[in-house]
Amino acid sequence: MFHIRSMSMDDTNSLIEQRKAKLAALNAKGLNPFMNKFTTDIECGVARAKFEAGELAEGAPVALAGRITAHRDMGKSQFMDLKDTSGRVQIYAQKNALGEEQFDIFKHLDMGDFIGVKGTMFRTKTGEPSVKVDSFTIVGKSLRPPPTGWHGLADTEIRYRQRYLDLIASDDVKSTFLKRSAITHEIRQFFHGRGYVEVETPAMQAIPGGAAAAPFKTFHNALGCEFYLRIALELYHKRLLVGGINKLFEIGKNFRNEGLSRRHNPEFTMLEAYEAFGDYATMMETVESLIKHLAQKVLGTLVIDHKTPEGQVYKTIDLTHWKRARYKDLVREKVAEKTEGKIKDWFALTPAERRHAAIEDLKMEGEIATGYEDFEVTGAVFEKLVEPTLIQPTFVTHLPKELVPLAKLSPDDPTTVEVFECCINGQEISPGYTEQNDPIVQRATLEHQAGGEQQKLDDDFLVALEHGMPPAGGIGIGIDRLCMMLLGQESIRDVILFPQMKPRAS
RNA sequence: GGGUUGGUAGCUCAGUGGUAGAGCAGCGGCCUUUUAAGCCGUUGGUCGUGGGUUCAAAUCCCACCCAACCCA
Repeated sequence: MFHIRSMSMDDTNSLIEQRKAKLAALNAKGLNPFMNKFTTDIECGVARAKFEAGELAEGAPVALAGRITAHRDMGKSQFMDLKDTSGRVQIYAQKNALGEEQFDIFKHLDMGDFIGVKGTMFRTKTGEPSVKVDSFTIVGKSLRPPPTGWHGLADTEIRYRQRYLDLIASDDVKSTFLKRSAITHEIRQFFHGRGYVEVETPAMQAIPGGAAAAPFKTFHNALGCEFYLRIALELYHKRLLVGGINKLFEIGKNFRNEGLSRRHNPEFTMLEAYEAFGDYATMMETVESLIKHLAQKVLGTLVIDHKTPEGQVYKTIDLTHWKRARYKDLVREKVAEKTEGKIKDWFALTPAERRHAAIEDLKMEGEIATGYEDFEVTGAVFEKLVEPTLIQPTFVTHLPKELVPLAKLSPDDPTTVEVFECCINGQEISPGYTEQNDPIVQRATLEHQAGGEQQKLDDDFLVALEHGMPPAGGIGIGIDRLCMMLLGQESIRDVILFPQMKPRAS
């Protein structure tokens, strides 16, 4: 009944048609290989591990289900690998045990089919923990051939567009995403442990605030007005501080209308956390403790190796030591180094000299837009020359006040703000502030930033501040970049299940 | 936006103007403890898309689509 040879030439030309023919043959036998339910009592990988550990005895009955990922046909005995989230286990079927008809169906199962199996644990003579199949049911037939091969999928486009195939083909990829899930779980554990409340705030906002970035625009039909997808969580969190929720955090998507790159995805996951009566120093401690907690819980170590696919370590990040350095000192040092001592003190130059030096001496013509203000020129130097060198955890402090309109001035240097940028792996992982809670100062700063465009000013937020906001420390952590650092991935696309792609032309 | 590289069988890849290839997968056969099983036989192709050059194009030319990397 399963012989495909008798089919027409057209049909044999397609692996999909072959599988559909098998499906039809099963249907003709009155079998439906798409079940509503199959009750299991153990997972594949767990059954294997427990048998190895002696927690499941020889002959112990099991009911398990999974996807067929390998088939070794020995004639009257058949071996298959069955896989689920927990791992794989070998199953073994004999013609005598199953009977002619069932055995014939078993033998013609396809790679990728989901089956449910009832049987008993045993060890083959090569020592492999296995399940001897007493009975089986096809619970989800696969009509398309799965990707095969032992080095995972090579086609990056298919890997990202059809991530499920990537997950099937590569245990490493699956492991990366399971760890990402563990990371967000542990973030919640960490904050709950410190008495923080998890909140949810609007992703659709009339005025997208809290950061300087181009937003996505959308339209609400019933209200007849435009909304923007949020570019930050901040302004709603501060409203909650006003409302008396003193320790809060949110893990949510932000959307920024910018290009895609190894480090940028237009929608990305942000963690923001605020603690009333704390300041930026409080939050430095929080960031350091959080990231150490994550590394320890998820990776079991504070020393993280980044490896090539061949297993060669090319970068090691040591989370046991956290440096602190002032923004100006880092820039001054790096400029002196790059110009071989020609410019000893970047900040002794005039703004015009700095612009000139950035273009001529630091060869950053492309990065310095003509409209840049002085602090932006220095900012570009920091981003281009300093940030990529900060591989080991570093808190950069005393940022120029112009860079951060939502933070409070440093009492010891009023040209700077009480802000840190935590850089690891050559990227900014987390900024943290002593949050501005003076409504008069905040209104002035935001009005200046809005540049007279009243529609960009979130007056609701300023009214909230006027009701009184406790002093607070706040942080934001880009979860995607954090995952890149912790999981040793150099592309943001390898820590996002479905990275943004241009739609395929049909 | 610019540059580079790539897109050929289900998967991984060869193929630089002259009949479209290999390994694995698939299908058929043998084999009742295999594990990237083995052995024998065998099917399978809009060569990213659309134009052009040529007796002849996967290959040369032009445009476009998609992706990766680098730069902006």
